[in-house]
Amino acid sequence: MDNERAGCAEVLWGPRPAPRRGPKPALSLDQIARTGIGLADTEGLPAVSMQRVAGELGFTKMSLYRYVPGKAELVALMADLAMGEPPTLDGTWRDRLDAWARALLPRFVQHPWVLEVTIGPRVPGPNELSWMEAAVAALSDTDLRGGERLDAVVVLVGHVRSIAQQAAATPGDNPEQQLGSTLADLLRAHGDRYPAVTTALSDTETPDQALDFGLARILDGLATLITHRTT
Amino acid sequence: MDNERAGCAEVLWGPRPAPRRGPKPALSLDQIARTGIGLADTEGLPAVSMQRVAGELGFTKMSLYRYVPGKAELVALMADLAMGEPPTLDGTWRDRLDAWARALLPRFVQHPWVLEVTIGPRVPGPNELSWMEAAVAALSDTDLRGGERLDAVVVLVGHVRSIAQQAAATPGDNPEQQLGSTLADLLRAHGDRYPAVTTALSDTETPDQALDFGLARILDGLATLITHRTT
DNA sequence: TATTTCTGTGTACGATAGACGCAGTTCTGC
DNA sequence: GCAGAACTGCGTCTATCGTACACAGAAATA
Repeated sequence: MDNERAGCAEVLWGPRPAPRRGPKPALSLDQIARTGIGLADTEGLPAVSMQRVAGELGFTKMSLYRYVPGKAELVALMADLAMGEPPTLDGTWRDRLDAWARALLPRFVQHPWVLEVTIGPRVPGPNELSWMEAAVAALSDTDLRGGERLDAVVVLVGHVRSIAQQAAATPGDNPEQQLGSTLADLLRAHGDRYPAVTTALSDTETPDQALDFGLARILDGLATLITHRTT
Repeated sequence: MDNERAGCAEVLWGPRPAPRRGPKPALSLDQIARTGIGLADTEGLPAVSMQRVAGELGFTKMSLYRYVPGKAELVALMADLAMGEPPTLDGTWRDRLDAWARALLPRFVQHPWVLEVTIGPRVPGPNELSWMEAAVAALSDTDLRGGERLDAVVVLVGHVRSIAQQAAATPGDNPEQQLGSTLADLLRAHGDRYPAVTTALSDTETPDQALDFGLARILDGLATLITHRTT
């Protein structure tokens, strides 16, 4: 049942006592996870199989199970490692949250598979909690209640995820923007049913502009609440 | 390569010409997709296999391939069908977007697997586009540019998705709130590294409150832009 | 009635995650 | 120094997955 949760928690958080007897382990959790990250970055998440990861390292797949209880735990480890540590922030709460969101986006863009993996109930890893901590701490100076601070961070991360997702959908450097043309074809065929979307899509924007727009709106909304409460 | 995209587009949008000869089809796309939806709702997305879906209908798995080119297309069909049609909205742009977001949330909550499926580049279905259309149309009265309207909708849907995800993580009626206790255990053990999160988590909120908070902030932020621009 | 077309099905293949046991290696206690 | 314990990596096996392919039967057309 929740053995997976326990396994994730143990692999992500648990201290791994160095074994006293037996051969020295030829691999390490870090090494395995980074191999999986490289594989997922270059060839996509489906390419990450025990076979491929082990093969990339020059070992058999079963050897990986000496380090990781299962694939789910490996993926969780990969995701937390790929997120890295949050940057140090300073300035007003608004400056800090702005910088936080702008630092978070490239992580998701460079590792798009993290979006697919970090949905649904799961055990957060140390790095994921560090990102959360940094954002919540940015609101320490405000009069927001604890739950409100968490909610504010949820709004921010939701927006960053949306932008990262949309950035992954528009292949940018790919000259034959497939989805764009597919959507364009769709609207050309059924555009009469979606007039507002059709006209709105006429002026295109870059993902950067989309990030800026939502970020400014969210921070504006937070600002109105914060200033109205302190007065 | 993009055969999957073409297959998705055809299944989601294409007109299915009735066959002229041969036996009458015993199944229908709708029937198959609804069976998959029921399976995913009750037993989760991994339970949705060709075998299970076909078995649930009393047929063999290969018979499904007479209706659907592959599993990816079936899942895309399930997702669009599970979203349903958006409600009709009226009132100010703010009323409309508020109602829109509150109508969207239960769809994601009732079908949490839709969140997992609708990430990354994909072909939108008719219902998904209808939801988009309804939200963009709600901003028709404003002076926002087309791209800005789309960006605003992106922020909203991002927030709703976040809340739905967090609602799925807190099993509510499940008395032994697993993730809550797991996170609590984690913070009890490593709370010194995450002081802000620890204190913020002391007062708990319901997902409804979280939705309200973010929604109010986002709409406030939009309001400031809209009113400042019209003046 | 002969032919064409479409249906559902059976078989087969490759790839997946993982359980289990075994041989070899290294440290510990005597 | 040496027996045993502990640990590693590996080979084998199973169950399940998606799906390619060929085939028998049914229905509509010629």
